[in-house]
Amino acid sequence: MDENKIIAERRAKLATLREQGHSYPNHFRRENSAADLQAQYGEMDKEALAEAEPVRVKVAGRMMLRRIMGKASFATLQDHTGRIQIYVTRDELPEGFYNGQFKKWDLGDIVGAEGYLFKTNTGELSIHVENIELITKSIRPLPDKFHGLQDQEVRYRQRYIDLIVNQESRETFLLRSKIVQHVRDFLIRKNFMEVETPMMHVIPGGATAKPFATHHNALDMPLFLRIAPELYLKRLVVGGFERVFEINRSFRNEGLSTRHNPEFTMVEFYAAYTDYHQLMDYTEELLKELAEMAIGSTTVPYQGQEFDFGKPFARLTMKQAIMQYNEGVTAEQLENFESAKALAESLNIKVDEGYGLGKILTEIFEETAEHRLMDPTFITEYPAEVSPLARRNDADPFITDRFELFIGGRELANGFNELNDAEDQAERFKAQVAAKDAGDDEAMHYDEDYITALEHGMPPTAGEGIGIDRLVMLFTDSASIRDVLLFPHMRQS
RNA sequence: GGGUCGUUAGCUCAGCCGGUAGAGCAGUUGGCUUUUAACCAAUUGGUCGAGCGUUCGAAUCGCUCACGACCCA
Repeated sequence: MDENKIIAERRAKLATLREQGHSYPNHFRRENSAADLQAQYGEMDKEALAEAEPVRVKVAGRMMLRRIMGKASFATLQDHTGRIQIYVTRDELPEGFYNGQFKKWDLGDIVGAEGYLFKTNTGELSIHVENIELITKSIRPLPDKFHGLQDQEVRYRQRYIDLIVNQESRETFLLRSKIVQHVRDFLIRKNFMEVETPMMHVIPGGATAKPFATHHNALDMPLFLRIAPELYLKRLVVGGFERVFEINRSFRNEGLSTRHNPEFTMVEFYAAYTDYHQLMDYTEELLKELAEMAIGSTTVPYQGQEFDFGKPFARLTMKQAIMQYNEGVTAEQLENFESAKALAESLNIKVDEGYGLGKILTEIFEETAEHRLMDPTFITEYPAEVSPLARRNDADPFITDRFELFIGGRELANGFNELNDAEDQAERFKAQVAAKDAGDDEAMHYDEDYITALEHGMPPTAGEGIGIDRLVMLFTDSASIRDVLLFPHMRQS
């Protein structure tokens, strides 16, 4: 990158500072944060503050604004909690410091200041500075102090600049942290135990998706970045950790979009001796808590729409949802292969060679109903054909005891009673391998060790995954997954 | 993968019926001891995303490419 004039000038200032002994010092210990001061003294009126015992404070932060008025100046410092204004006068600093040092500093420099609190004529809480020093010199200029940084590409690629100047961005990631924390607290409150399982798998499993491949040099073997933690978490249930969860990254080798990043965060949790109805109840409870925490309301605004989290979440079977959004379609039509196939084709859905009735129904659902499910809605009775890891329904083996949760037309969670019949699971893996051999590169591998684990006996278990990124998008009203990832994946520039 | 739009000073943006680039902020210099997007005056700063083409002449028109945004599959 070219050294432009602004950077050259700042480098020159830094060189002078070095000659004077500046060495990016680390001795300044702040004692107050901007937000604490605003909270504690922001409401006091000017006179009360002036008459009371002086409140001595010590703050540090990046200088974001400065207004020099001859022999006195105001500047705005920003720390990790917010902003506080400081008031600096020539005559209260050492001889020559105001003109020789302070006035030569730049916006973006990190400054430490000490003094006493007062309120300006316009009522802004400020620090009357008695000591001030430059802690860290910045040699690159900040974006426009008023407009901030608008360029999406730079916001993603140089997130640190975005975070310095765009408060909305800081708030999004602050809320993301709180959401993750709340999910973790919720599960711990429900007596789950947090675990970490491998991210590098010999056999990628637990989802139907293309994996990233890598290689272990010392062992000279291929490895795959995990596409889901599911099979390892269930091995833990076999091992006797009956309630476990993991919040971490999975990786899928697919295209990029406003809803997809190659690495994304899920929470997966598994509980023995429960079923998917219990998980739906947990999920509803958790999401209502999150709405209350994040929005402070049961009405969640998203991209100009509003989703109602206040009422009980709707629960529909997949067939009911199809009928609801396809006028005139009857239950009978959805019960046999030929009529379902005809319906799919009338909807311009491509029906591939290997599709069974279950896959066709799922395609019809995804094409016609999914994107219309605005308020939180659980869809149940997923066909076994599209649910290779889920337990079959006792009354109807065509379907599994499974649900997905949709909000704003998007899938947010997926849960089901786990298949703990090792022989059934082995058969389903074989079907997946057949599909893979037939050209479906997203189909699953046969995981022999997982079958062995199930053969030792896994108690009846229900498990669920919730997409954290999508959850954060929802509660921060973000249009793109990139807005909720600190460092989203970008093409090489 | 397809379509639409965008890429001009460090930042935010004009300029796009072709005639050799402008504003505000930031920077520099001067003024100003309660300002707050401080203000006033002066001033520096650009391979106009990259390449090729059309033209006497291209930021502007055409093509290709890169990157991004949005929509679609």
